Amino acid sequence: MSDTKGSRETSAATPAAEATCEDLLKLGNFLCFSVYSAGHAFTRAYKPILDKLGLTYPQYLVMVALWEADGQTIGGLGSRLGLESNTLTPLVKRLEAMELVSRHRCTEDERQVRVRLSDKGSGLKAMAAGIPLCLGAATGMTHEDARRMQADLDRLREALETAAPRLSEVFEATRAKG
Amino acid sequence: MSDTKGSRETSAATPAAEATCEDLLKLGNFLCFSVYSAGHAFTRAYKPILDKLGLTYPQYLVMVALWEADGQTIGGLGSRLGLESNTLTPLVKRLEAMELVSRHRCTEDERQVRVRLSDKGSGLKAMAAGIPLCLGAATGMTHEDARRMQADLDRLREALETAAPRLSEVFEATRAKG
DNA sequence: AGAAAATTTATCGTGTGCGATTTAATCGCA
DNA sequence: TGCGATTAAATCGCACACGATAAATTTTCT
Repeated sequence: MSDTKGSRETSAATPAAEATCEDLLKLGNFLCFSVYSAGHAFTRAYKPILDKLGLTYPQYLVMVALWEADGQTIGGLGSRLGLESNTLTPLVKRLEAMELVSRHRCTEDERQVRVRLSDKGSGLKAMAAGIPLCLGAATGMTHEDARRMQADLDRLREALETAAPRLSEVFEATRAKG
Repeated sequence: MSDTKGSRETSAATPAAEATCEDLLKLGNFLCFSVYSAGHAFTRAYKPILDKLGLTYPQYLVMVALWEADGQTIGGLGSRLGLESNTLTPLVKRLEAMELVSRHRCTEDERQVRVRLSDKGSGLKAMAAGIPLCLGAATGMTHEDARRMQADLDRLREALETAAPRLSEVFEATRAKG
């Protein structure tokens, strides 16, 4: 608010479309916050539907992964969902307590645990089949727009995962100059 | 993988661009999962940088909100960040324990608690100033693309928040038909 | 003025997420 | 063969996130 006129005076260095240094620390300009908030909005939108299946949102994602490919290991589910065993182990144990899945040590490699859908777990798929359409309608987006956003988000995730290991040094370098 | 040829046979009813019912329950087609994963990727990318400030990612967002407008109430921060007092109260108490903020009951309305930056908290802003540029570089996106994604995500969040209260009934209706 | 309703924050319990560590099994290599 | 390194789960502790609820204050209504 304070110096919007400044952008005119220094238009050669900072054209109108470019944010000032001050603007960069405004929450409204944070892409990460938009992702963060949209994620919460999804969780909240799913809640009333998933309550009817007795699932939390992460539990639902695990079930979707298993409906797509049954008998995955904890590690396999983890790499598919981007979660570690310290998150998945207790989550899957809760699914087991609900009798939706069973857990077995692999005979070939006893380090691994294979997660299998029970009849009850497989049966839940029919009830869940309508959820994507329901949520799709809720977003009010066309299928094409949704796909475009997905592609954008997946590219973003990929870029972040690639850059993450170096960010600590990049930040130090930025601080040294700034 | 099993029946990609099927889309040709039934092309009149389901053109190539439209997903089959089976495809709808594949994790790769879930916009919510792309948002969920991108959110985790941001948290992980921020981690090494925020460790140097001694902040978690949600704590950082609260600090950003306070740097933008100091002296907000718990409720004000909550509506800005989309969080409830049951999340913010302990989080802000941790910021207080780190001596980054102080908490005071409002004199005008003693129900409210105002959160003020300490000198240490205000000072941290200078160190945090380089983070957006650092993360911006990490995403590998142009400023325009980032803004477009932000607009898309904010529209999505808005649509989900609007639809959420009705989703339970919409789902029932969908199930009755499907 | 005074009781009922509404508002604001705080508290409690459950379920993620993840860093650090542990345990058990497998692999690699001398 | 055997022993150190690696890998897969599990465990533990801490910090969100949120539903349910409680406690204190203010507002509203009569």
